[in-house]
Amino acid sequence: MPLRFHNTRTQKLELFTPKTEGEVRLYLCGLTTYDHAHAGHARTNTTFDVLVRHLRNRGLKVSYVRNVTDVDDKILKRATELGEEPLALSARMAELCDGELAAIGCAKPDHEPRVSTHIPEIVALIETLIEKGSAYVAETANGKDVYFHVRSFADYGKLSKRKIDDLQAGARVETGEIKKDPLDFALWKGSSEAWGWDSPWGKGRPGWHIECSAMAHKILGAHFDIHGGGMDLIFPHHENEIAQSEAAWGPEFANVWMHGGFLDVDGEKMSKSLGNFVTIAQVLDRNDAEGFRYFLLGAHYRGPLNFDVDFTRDETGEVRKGADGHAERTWFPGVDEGERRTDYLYTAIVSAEAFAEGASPAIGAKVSKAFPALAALAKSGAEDVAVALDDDLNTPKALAVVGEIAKGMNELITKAQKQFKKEPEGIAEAKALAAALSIALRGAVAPLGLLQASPEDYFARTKVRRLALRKLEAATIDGKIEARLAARAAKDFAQSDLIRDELAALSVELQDGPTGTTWRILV
RNA sequence: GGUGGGGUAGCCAAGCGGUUAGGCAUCGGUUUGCAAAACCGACAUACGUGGGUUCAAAUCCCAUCCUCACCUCCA
Repeated sequence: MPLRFHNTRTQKLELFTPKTEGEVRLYLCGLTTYDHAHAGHARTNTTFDVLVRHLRNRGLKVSYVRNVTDVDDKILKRATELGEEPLALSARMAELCDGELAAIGCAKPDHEPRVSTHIPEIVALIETLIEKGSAYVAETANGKDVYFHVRSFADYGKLSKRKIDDLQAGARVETGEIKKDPLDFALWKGSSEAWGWDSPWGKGRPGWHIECSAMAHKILGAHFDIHGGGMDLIFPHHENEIAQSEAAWGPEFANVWMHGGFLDVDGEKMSKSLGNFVTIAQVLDRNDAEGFRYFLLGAHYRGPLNFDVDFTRDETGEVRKGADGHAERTWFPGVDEGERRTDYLYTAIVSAEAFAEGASPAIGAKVSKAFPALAALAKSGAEDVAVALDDDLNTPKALAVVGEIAKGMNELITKAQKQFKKEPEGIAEAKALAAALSIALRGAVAPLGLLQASPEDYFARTKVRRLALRKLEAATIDGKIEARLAARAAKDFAQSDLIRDELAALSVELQDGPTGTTWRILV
């Protein structure tokens, strides 16, 4: 199955062919680090994390770059408010965000270049652009700025399908007349403030877009395979990157442009300016990281994904306000569902491995005849997921296959016992098939970055978190279970059921089995 | 005004010319002291609206409505 990806540039699904056979060079626009990473960042980064895992799974060598924009006016503003050195703040936040992305299973990129350590490369690129007549220096009250002259680049607008004249009509009126054209954007901003670097144009800071061109060029070369980011970066950020890079080194800067859709809250884009953002840390306070990831992969990366937020309410149904006067938003129904599905997958693995009793994976003749669909799944399950991902990262389809494998394992366990009641060989084959399905599931899930823990660790960590969320103690629950066991032994089922209902009201679910009673806390 | 995303059964969400992906919820069944988990079945011949092309359209074409976003910083 050939790899096909949607290219924003051509607005088409295209066969993907790396520039160098067997190797993929990928650049993802990372974060501007002045605050926690939010759930929208989580979505984009998870998308590209799956892309990288899948490409590697397909045997391709991937060079994955995700930059850190640690020089920016927003950083300066926040640092000033906090009374912190700007670079100290951005370094601190970069580390924090890195940890938050790692926590949701986004593997560390091969390179995480920072603007602050690439000023010479940026200055060199700006000098090249000035030499080529694509950029010009302008005097301002704060020193000298350098602007990219948009009209010098014939292809300007080729990514975002915008025409300079259309943009001009809607462009805001700039204060002062330092730019030749209202759409020209800053490559270098002269500054008399403390924060800045020396340059041929005096002290100042790089403008927004230029760092990505300079750093991508340094690490991946002038032309590479895939450039990604959120849809909101198409214009102006990526359009400007193309202009700078291709003006300096010629086309194509990146062969394929991939953009992820937004994470919405109540149908509106999650963004800092709307104040409707939820940080990754807030999600992880309530939900398991893999459940969150399952939720994020539940919709195709290019479409919108609604992140439902339920408010915490008091007895009268009023939304509870936190100390800061803002509504408490602590309940994420979509993520809860993702976590329940994650429970289901881990539970299926535990059941299958217990049933298999260490049998070597195999697909026997008897079991193939009795359960042809399951035998087929064991053979092709992992590849079915990979094929879904080949097709422009169809993660919902991939999750459907994953679910079918897990369901298949449960089906096998419930049906094989009956089917092979008097056939020990059949049972033995069923055990081997359960082992094979379990391996298929592991393989299927690998490129998605799910089920990365052992079931024991997963259930242990979710139990701890769910107990804390419900303000419950394991010992209290165990005590009630013992009381219930005593009641059951005495055949006092009314009392036994009373205790069970009491626990159920606390979201504690009991499971009576042949070896005793176990419990778990529901999401 | 320009550009782009989305409108699929109660809900979420794939599919994008021809055997109703998948999940959640709900309701029945198997199992159970009763439950839960798990499995089986029903819900489901659904695709914003109006036209058209085709043997055949959720899928293509035309028109139109709703919605979100970008055109200033945003993943």
